[in-house]
Amino acid sequence: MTTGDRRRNGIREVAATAGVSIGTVSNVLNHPGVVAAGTRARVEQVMQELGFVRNGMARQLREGRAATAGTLVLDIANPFFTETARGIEDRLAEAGCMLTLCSTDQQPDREARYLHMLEEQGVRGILVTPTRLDIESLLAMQRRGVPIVLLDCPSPTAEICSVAIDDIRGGELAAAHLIARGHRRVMFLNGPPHVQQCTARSRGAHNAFQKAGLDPAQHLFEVALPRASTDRAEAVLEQTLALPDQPTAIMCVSDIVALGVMRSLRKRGLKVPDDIAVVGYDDVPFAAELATSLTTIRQPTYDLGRAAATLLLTDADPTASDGHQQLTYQPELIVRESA
Amino acid sequence: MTTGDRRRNGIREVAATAGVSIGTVSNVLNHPGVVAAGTRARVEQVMQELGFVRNGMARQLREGRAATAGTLVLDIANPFFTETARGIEDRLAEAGCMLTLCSTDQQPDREARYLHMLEEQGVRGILVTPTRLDIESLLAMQRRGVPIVLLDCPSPTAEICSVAIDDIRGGELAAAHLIARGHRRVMFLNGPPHVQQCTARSRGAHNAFQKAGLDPAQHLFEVALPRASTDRAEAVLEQTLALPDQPTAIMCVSDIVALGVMRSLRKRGLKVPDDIAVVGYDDVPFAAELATSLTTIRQPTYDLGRAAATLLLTDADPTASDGHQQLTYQPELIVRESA
DNA sequence: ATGAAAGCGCTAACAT
DNA sequence: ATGTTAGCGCTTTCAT
Repeated sequence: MTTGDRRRNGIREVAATAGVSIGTVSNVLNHPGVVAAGTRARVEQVMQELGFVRNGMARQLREGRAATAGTLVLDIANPFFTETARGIEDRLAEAGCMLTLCSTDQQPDREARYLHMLEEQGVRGILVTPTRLDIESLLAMQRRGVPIVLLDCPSPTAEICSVAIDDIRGGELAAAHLIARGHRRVMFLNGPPHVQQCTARSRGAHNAFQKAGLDPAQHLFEVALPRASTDRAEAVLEQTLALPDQPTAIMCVSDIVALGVMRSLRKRGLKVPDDIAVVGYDDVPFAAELATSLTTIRQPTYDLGRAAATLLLTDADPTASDGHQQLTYQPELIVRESA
Repeated sequence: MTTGDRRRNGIREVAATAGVSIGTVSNVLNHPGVVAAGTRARVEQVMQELGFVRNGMARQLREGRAATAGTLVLDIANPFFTETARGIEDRLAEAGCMLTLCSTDQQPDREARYLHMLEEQGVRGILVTPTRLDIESLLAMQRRGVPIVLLDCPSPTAEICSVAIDDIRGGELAAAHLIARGHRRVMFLNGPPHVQQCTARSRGAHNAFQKAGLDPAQHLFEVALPRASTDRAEAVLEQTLALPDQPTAIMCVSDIVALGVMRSLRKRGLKVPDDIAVVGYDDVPFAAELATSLTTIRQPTYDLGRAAATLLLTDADPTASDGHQQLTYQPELIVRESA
């Protein structure tokens, strides 16, 4: 056995050793001002000696809520969520809370399971990027007293908070940049249309052409990848480039896709941006590091997380106003070499 | 007010509504076999109707430990830890536990603060990548009943578990590959020597030459970057390549560094791997996606996490043996185009 | 300024 | 098979 005695000492032991009542020990902990200086010193001394550590579970049981907030993301391993998580964590820390992080892997059953576990834990609230937006069960949880904030997902109802990034605007920024550079034949290598972000970005691209007085139908054509991966992008481009009427610029739904595009272009001996311009989306860490650095759309991921946590915290605060805010953040164009 | 009634209903309300005692309700929850089928059905029915959610805090208070494990990493936003965290999370989920994730940012005070908060929460255990290995306070925590597992860090004492990756072997693999390819003048672009991983990898590289019957002093020379970043690597290489006696291969302490190397080589018009071979370390996601895909050393990050969590769980299990295992994982050479 | 006592919601031992 | 009861460790009235 490595550990000596089984049970940790609590305020009871401290009280006994210091020769005071547990109430006084509790006061030293929570209302030090009310305790006589001498007594306080003695009690603190004993706490030291006994290696006293407050039992948070007991405390929170009484308090009615845990010092923890839950976050459900699609996958921790995705850089987008990782930065966001960091923002959440930092904001929570300021409120003395910690972050319980859960990956749903887009599986509704995993999502439901985690949601339930978190509710049982009495978390301060839950930040969730929903897999398939089951707003009813989220609403039910919220009514049971668990504040909910939708993460990277605009809320479909005024009753639930949300933070999101304006994907329409992101698509517009990317397209507008290309238009400004004189491109009149742009290909948008998009992801599957059932993903909300993809359709929004496409809409944005259309808007950009319209605002420039150009007919999208003439100048913009879209190819939807079944899955937004490097390999798929490379393969699809292989075929597309064999056709006549090549685009002068390619707009990609993600940097990962842009990577496949750049590879494919290089194979064909086409130079970026001289022969074909490329714009990515996400500004992942390696975007700036590629042989030809990538022009792309940056999303305020860290701030998204901070804002979400702030919303959660105020929502969880009974003294605060009860409006359910819905925040939208703006993406930003990062111009580098590729376009 | 959005939420209707303040207090969630607990087993008391369920018992009253179902016309049974709270003991029976508890039995339905924890020992369903012992309850008469009819009663059980009725109770479950009532739970449904009342939207009963077990109070985990109360349960765990009684049980003595939370359904959560803590993990302290240097930075969630680092892909290495992100993958590891995923492994931890998945393993914990199998045991019905959740993961509280904390970034220390290498700051000892943040580390200490989180450690303390986690202990208060009564977590099942803590996985920690220490900032400056304060083994004493970790040991003290463990003696107080909180299982500790060192993450990506070999344990200096037999009393504490650890999981780590063999960096000596990693360095050896990289160097041996270059040697096998005929390289006899290898440059090792390393990180700062005060980082344990860097010195270990350097040692490994030396070993490789010795095993090949070659004198490291003759064939291997090392340049230490003050910080292992792309820009630094690029700058340093700029100077180094101006000197005579250029290496035929460059071994890098990380893929990030390798990126800077590749960039610099491209600027000078040198072809990889024909003019100079390059080996990275880490196998970050973009390694395979570069213009010239990167030969590198892969680390079993996900498995590292799983193993660490398993160690924690068995360590936390009072019925298990009390040996403190120290696991070392093996890195793997991934051969691609760059070498 | 300090002490005594109630109870947060649950589980498990014991009684029926 | 079901009910009763004693805590888990803490905070907080309410007395003193």
